This record gives sequence, C-alpha cells and structure tokens, in this order.
Amino acid sequence: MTTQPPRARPTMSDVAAEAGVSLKTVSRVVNGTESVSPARLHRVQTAIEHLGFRRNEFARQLRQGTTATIGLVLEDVADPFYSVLTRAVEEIALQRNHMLLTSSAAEDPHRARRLIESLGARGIEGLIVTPSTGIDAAFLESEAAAGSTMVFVDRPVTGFDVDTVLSDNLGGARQGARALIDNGHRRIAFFGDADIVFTASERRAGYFAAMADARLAIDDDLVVMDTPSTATAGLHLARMLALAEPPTAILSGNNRWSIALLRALREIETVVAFVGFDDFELADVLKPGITVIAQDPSAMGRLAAEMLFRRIDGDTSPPQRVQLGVTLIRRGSESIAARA
Amino acid sequence: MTTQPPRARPTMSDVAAEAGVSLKTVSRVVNGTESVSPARLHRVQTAIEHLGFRRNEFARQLRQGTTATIGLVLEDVADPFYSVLTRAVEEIALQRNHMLLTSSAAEDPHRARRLIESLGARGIEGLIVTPSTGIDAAFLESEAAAGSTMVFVDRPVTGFDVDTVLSDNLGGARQGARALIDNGHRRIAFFGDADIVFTASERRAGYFAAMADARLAIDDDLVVMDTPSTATAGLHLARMLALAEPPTAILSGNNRWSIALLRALREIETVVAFVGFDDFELADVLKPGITVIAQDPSAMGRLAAEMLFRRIDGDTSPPQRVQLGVTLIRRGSESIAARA
DNA sequence: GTGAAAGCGCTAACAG
DNA sequence: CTGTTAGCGCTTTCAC
Repeated sequence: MTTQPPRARPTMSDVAAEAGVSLKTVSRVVNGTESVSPARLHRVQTAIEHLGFRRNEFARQLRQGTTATIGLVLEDVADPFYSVLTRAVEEIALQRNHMLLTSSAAEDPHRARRLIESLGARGIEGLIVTPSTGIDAAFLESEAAAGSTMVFVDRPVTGFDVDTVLSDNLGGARQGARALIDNGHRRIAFFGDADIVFTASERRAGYFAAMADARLAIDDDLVVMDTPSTATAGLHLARMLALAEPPTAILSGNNRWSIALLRALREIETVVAFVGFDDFELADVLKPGITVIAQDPSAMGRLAAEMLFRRIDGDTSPPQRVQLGVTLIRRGSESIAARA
Repeated sequence: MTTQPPRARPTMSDVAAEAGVSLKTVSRVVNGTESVSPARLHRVQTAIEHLGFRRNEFARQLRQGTTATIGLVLEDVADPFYSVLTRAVEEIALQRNHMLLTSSAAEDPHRARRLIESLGARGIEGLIVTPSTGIDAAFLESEAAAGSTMVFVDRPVTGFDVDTVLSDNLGGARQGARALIDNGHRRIAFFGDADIVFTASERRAGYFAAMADARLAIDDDLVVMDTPSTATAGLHLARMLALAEPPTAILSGNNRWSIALLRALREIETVVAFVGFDDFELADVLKPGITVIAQDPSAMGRLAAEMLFRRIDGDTSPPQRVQLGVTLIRRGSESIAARA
C-alpha cells in the first residue's frame, strides 16, 4: 500500500520563490493585466510550467467577492423539457464565462430548499429556479435578500415578485382543445397533473375556456388531475370508455400524460383523437402523427439566463414576467373522426 | 467603523459583535462541533437569525482545502442518455452532500478542455467525464495530477488508465444483429456514428462479429458510419433500397440514428425489420414495437459517482474498468419477415 | 468553555 | 515596472 504524499498544489508563493520574484509579479503574470519585464515574465512562466501551477479560484473569488458561478434548480434533469432548458442555460453561462451548478428538486419542496441553501452558501451570483410547488415564498425571498439574484422559470411564485419566464399555458391548452372541437369533437377528456401544479391548473383553465367558447358543458367524469402514470392512465381510460357517452378525443396536459395515455391506448387497441401539451420525440413517427402544443424550453432557458445576467450586471428595473408563445403542431391525431 | 453597504452579507464577525462573543464561539455554534454554554449558544443563534447570517462556503473551503463539489462533463445534457446519467450522479452527490457542476462539451474537444480546466480551477474534488473524441490524453493526465480525481464514463481514454464505466457495446450490437439473423435476415444494414467515436466502432465490431458468427459476408454498401441526421438517413435508405439486393433489416448503432431512420422510413412508407442500440421513449408504442439493445444510463451514472467518491475517500487501489451489461428488449420489430 | 492570533491563496492599495 | 503590506471570511492552533 503506497499512500501518496499529499500532493499539495503549488501556490503563487511557490512560483514566486522558484522564479525569484515577488508574489505580486506572479499575480501580474497570471492575470496578464499589468506589464512585466520580459526577463521576469519568462522566469515566472517557466516556474509556472515547471511546478504545474494553477491558480486557486476559491482564494481569488474570496478576495474578489465574485464566483463566476450561477445555479439552476429544477424538478428533474432527466425530463426532456428540463434537460433542453438546462442546455440553453449552459450556453449562455459559458458565453459569460460562468459555470453552472445544477440540481433536481424532484418535486420535493424540502429538497428544493436544501439545494437552494446549499447553492446560496456557495456564493453563486444568481439562481434560476423552477419553484417546486409548495415551496415557501418567504424562504425564497430571504434567500434572494441574502445575495443571489433569482429568476423563476416555468412557474411563478405567488407573493414574491421576481423576473419570471413562463409559457402561455392557458392559451396553448385553449388552442389545442379548439383544434379538437373544430374537428367535431364534443366529448373531450382532459388529463392534467395535480391541480396544485401551476401549469396544470393553467392548462385546465385553457381547456375550460375552449369548451366555454364552444358552449360545451364540462363533464367532471372526463377531467383527471393527477400525477401521470401508465397504470392510472389505463384505469381512467377504461372508466371513461365505459360511460354512456364516452370521450372521442383527449387533450393531454403534459408530456408524461401523453406518453402514459398513448401507451395505454395502444394496449387496449383504441384510437381516439389526441392533442398533447409539450412536443416529444417521435410524435411525428407515430401513426397518425401526434398533434401537440409545443413549448420552447430552449428559448425559455436562454431568456431566463439572459434576464439573470442582466440583473447580475446591475439592472435594477422592476421585475418582469415574460410569457412565451406556444405552437400548435398539427400532425393528424387531432382530426380523427368523432366516431371510429 | 466600516459602514455596511446595502446588501452586504453578514459575516461571522458581525454575528460575534452582535452577540457579544468571540469569533471562535460563533464558529463553534455554526459548526456544532464543540460545546458552547447554553446562554451564549442562544445569544449567537438569535444574532444569526436576526442578521440572516449564512456561512460563506468559499472562505471555509479555502481554509479547509475541500470544496464539497464534483464536476460532470458530458457531450450534451439535452440527450436523454446523458440527462438520465446526470440525474443518477446528482443523487449520489446529494447523498454525499456534494454539489454538482455540470457542462456539455458538445463533441468539441477544445470546449471540453476549457470546461475541464475551468472546473479544475474551481477546486472540484472529483470529475466524471465522457471524454470527447479527440481529447488530449496528456491534458487529462496533467489535470488529474493537478488535483481532481477522474472517472470516465461511456468511453475510455487510450493511454490514460483511470476508473472507467462502459456498456458492453460490442456484445450488445452482436446480440442485436443475431436477433435479426435468427429471424432469417441476411442483408442487414448497419448505421453507426463516425468511427472515431469509441462506442460507434465497438458496436460496428459487434455487428461484424454476429455476421461472422453466421458466416454472412459484410457488404460495405450496407454499412454507414456517420453523424446521424434525418436527411442523410433518407439518402442512405434510398441508395440501399435501390440495390439489386436491398437490405431487409436495419441495425441502428444509436438513439439518434434510430429516430432519424424511423422518421425516414415512415416518410417513404417502407417497413423493414429493425433493432436499435439504446432504448427510447415510445419505442413500445410504435407499431410494431421497436426492439432495442437497452443500456442503463442511470446505473452507469450511479456507478461512476460511487467509484469517484471511493477515490475521494482515499481508495488507492489500481484503476478499474467496469463493463455493464445491456439488455435486448424484444418488441416485435426484429421479427418482420425478410420479404414484405 | 472560551478567545486571541495565525493563517488558507489570492488580489488590492500603495508605496518605491 | 516592482515589491510590501493588508486583508477577503473562515477554521485552527494554542493559550487561558
């Protein structure tokens, strides 16, 4: 067992000693800000290479009071919506020479809180958050007061007014429902996430609005607000299809419901008209192609990051809430006949 | 005597002053390591809450020489394979109270290098990397020597022996090709990424092996090694289907090729037997279900993170290379008749 | 139990 | 152009 000697990273003093110059001269060379005589410059550079010196960013940041790091807390990086958003934030951060600390709150407000505290303690300069449903607005406010600028994305936080980037959830769902109604459907089922989730209730409101626009009654039997799963999708479908007037179309409130529902529909070999909120890979390869209301997670991430950096740069204008449009992509599934 | 500018984070000295105790006592309370008399404890706690004090992690880390942060550099977080892997790494990091600095190298070795340097300078304790094809092994080695333990995932680095987590790429592709051969196919096309990509050449080798096992000749016209795109998928398919003996089956070397090919096949309304490397959402909803060779990105991430923390904890045993098995999931697309 | 003093590695301020 | 002297906010001796 050879225990390695603690290979201590060489410091600037080590370099200074090796090169026979002062600490400050090394600092000048490393930062390249001020000029140093060619002879010394060379000596220092040689020493740096020889020792394999790298500046300790922490010491520097401690001194300068800046960390060149931003944080991103969202529900789940493994979800395509968030992973695309993450990538967009990364790009902006990289442009600004900042690194990104990321973490998934997994829909758990306690975990979200812990993560945000942990990021705050690390002195991030700003934080982009998808605020978990149920997270304490007062906590976020105190955290923001403690130093890190915040931008909310995907969901707002009631009672705490900060820059926020949202999709037009209501308008999108309304548009999707209308596409089904325009194709002659009047019995349209809606599947959304638990209604405490902001996007879920907004989208349901869009569905209600479209139904009201067409003077169609809402049937509670056709409205499901629950966490998506293939099993529950199957149960609800079975229940609905056994109704005297079964639904002829489905409006799915999110990606995971769409996938669960399509899987369940396939299992019971049933075809109904379908529109889903959120685009997903292969939606165009299925037969018929699945019509979706597409958000632009990349644009949301980019915008949130840009807003954040504007604040970091000192912008003190009032907080703004930006709502991005969504796009109805017609691929055929919305126009399946009301009676198959 | 220094007047506090607005929004300055309170420090331990501020707390000490407010509570009328020494700095060290505050430190003791904050860390909870040593005992403090109840009276002072209370005074300090009150001061902490009153001032909204939070410990500056950077100062602490500077002093202790530890950052409680690990880095993750992969090709693209937006790719489901990597986003699932990321999530798994996050979980292990969280268990260990570490935060995660992530970034996408976007298949650009220069960018990868820049990111890794940037992470190294931030004093991360360890780094999990999907080494970009073409990245300099010497650079990685010097970076590792400079302090941060490394673990490679998904791809090895030739000439630099560190802990590595891989999938059984060769065995998986061989198994996939055999599934097609067993269904009577002899003209099997293979689509892989550019052959400088480790996983691509391994999988091609698996395809070659299966063909050799069955004493089938390789037809170069049926082997494509290129970056996936729907456009090129269409061109290659058109070319192949115009051959005297067109392929009756396709083995796709990765996720992106699978999607591009399925899209192109749908456009030209052609059905061939199909097996793809990497599982993907909705593979089971398509008709027929798409048979895949499934990797386990979550297990890969978890394993890589566990190996990394073992090293951080001081394990100095020789580097190991772990190969995870893959699973052939039969969903029907492999058994489409050789002549449609 | 408690506190004073000495740094961690770096940069800023101010001489020469 | 160069070096000296202070710190950044915290933990760590080592005294009391």
